[in-house]
Amino acid sequence: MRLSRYFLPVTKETPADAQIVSHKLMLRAGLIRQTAAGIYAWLPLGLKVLKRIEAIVREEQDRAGAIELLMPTIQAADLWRQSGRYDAYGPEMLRFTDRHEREMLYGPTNEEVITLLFKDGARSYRDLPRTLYHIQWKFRDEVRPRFGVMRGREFLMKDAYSFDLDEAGLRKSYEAMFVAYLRTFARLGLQAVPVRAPTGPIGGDLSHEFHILADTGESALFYDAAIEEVTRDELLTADASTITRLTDLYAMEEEEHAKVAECPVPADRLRTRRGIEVGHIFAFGTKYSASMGLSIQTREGGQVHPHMGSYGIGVSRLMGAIIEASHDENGIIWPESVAPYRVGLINMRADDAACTEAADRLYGQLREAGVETLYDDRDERGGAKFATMDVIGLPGQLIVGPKGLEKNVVELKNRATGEREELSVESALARLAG
RNA sequence: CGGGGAGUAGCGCAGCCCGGUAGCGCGCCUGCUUUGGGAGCAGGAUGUCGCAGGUUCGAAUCCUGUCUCCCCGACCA
Repeated sequence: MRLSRYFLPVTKETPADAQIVSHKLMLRAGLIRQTAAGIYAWLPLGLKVLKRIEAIVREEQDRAGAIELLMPTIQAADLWRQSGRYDAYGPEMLRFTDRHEREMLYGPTNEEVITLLFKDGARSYRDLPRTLYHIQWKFRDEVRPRFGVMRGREFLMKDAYSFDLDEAGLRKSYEAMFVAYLRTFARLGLQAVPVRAPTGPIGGDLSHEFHILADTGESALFYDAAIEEVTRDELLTADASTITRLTDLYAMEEEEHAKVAECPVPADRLRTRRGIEVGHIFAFGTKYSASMGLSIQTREGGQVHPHMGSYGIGVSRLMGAIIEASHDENGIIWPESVAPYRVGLINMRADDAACTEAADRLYGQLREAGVETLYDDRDERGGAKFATMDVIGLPGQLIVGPKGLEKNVVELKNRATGEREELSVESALARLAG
């Protein structure tokens, strides 16, 4: 993409409304714009990152055997009356009526809809176990939206729902999602801490939250330092034993920690940090299958209410969490897995015919090699271009200028480390394409 | 929902107390000079002062109402 033809409103100054670094940088880097309290438009560069995060979440869900579908954002109030949650949910649910005075709502979650769909589509024990998921916009009318996309009212969420014949099956489905979550966060370049959670309004008995460590997190965590020692490779190859190991390690939110009579972690190993909740999984049993009248015929000919679980990941919130975890004073530092472009190509002298010809040619070669490139072909000063590239945080910056061309080299800068090296065009291409 | 604050150019803000020609910085446009880390000079464009009503010869400024946004607390991916 040529920057001269893109839509990327990067700013030097920070809008006054933004408080935390990820919100400031998302605005400065031209990723999002606010349109109402807690509601954001995703600008082209931000949308690109959102889709890359979404893709990783999707790949890991698919890998775990979950099946993707798409449920609507608008739901009928009657459906929620069946589960008994219409009155229970409270003002966080956005309710309205259509032209026929039918009561509707903008879905804050999808247990009711998925249960109904499953009831319609599954009859026998042969149809189980199944885990279904979708990635869809949700609306929760938060009392106080804040921190940009971290606590928006409208947000993109992956929610999965598992259906099993019995408790033991549910445990297996829960574990499969647990593994998927560990892999997902590791691939996003994040260190996630699984925390045993109280179950809250969704109900049920077994539940874990996944928190990204960051000073601006909304939850205070207490946990065993050994959790931080689990390596990325271990997480990427996680299995049931990894889960056992992790969940045996102490980790609690402050509120729960305060209730613990005696902390099992020795003081020198107890860490306290703040965390951003990016995922939450629940095993809640037959709550919805019973209230919504979902039953399945068993092998023996009887009927059972499937044991269900639900599994959420805040996809849009993850973008904020990644930035909180990965930035410096100059801007965002995207992990390669979610960077909107692999490299920013800088033409140092757009007014210089030879330099522009060299940069244009390199841009064509990068595209041919399949390297996603944002090409700053504008006639601006070098400093402005570097500043733009730094704030938007592309992993690599490829610099083409008269100085290098004299020596027949281009310069490749690593955004994360700041290291710069001179390379021939061929080796730069090989490096980036590899 | 309780407590606090703010709406003036695209962004950041001053002006309001004490009514009288709407300003500054950044950004934007034009020209020239520049060009390896957010350039310099010269010129230029941009506002229903959140909205409605009132007071007044005259309202960004005073009064009333209203909408919106932000911050602090209780809730959540």
